[in-house]
Amino acid sequence: MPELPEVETVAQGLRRTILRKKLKGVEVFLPKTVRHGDLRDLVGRTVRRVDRVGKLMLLRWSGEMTLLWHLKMTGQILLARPAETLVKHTHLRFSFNGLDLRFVDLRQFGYVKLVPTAEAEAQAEFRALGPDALGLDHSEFLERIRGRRGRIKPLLLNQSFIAGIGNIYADESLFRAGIHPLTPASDLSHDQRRRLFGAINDVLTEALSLGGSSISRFCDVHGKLGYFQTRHQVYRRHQEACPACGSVIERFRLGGRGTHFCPQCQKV
DNA sequence: AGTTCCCTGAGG
DNA sequence: CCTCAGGGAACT
Repeated sequence: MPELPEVETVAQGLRRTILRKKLKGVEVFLPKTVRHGDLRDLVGRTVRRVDRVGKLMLLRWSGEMTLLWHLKMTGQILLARPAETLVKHTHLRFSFNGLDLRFVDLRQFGYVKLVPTAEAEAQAEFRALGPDALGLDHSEFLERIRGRRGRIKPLLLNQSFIAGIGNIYADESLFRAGIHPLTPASDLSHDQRRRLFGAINDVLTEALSLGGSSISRFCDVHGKLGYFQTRHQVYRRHQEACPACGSVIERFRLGGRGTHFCPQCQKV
């Protein structure tokens, strides 16, 4: 978290507000947040485009510079009036005319990298990404899952398989598809693969339309909360009744992640 | 394939 | 005090 719908929500907010604006100044309060490049090189440039691949955001600046931006767990990109006091955990401040863009990240896992646009796709975090989960082609999904040996949930979380799915949407998609998280990918029937593809698409699309899931303080660039957490059917609903069959939702750890499922609706 | 690490705050 | 939250890299 933020996962694909949340990052896209932020990207949409940025597209509506900072395109064509010229950067007047930058302040770095937590230097380790800048993993590569010198943000002062951006002063005087304008934001030309905001792209997103998986959970990675890309700000394209004039002069062919790209800012790779990963929010990781608790990163927030917030617009603010310049006079507003800096909230705790503000690590970066981009100053535009009459408008600030601020990076706030409680756990300090998020980061930016500034590189020439020509080198952006050669960066490790970009190279390691599979096709974006939103708008993924059905035949490409089937092709990519063919021959995979591991269990299905860790595979969904693997960004080089498909980019953008995190813990919430993995659990929600598997529930909707009626698939147990431990099922070996190679054991999935054709029908299960088809249902899983549909479930991923539906979950991500619905989540995006509701502004994402506001878990761990996620909000858009205006500080507005998303609503999809109210639609979660299994994620963090362990010991509650399954919305489909009434069984008790269970939770266990898988690959270090909390994993939620209905033992009745999702059999191995 | 599983574990550790980064990091802070919430909750017990 | 302790455990837990988890994206993703690094490690075993």
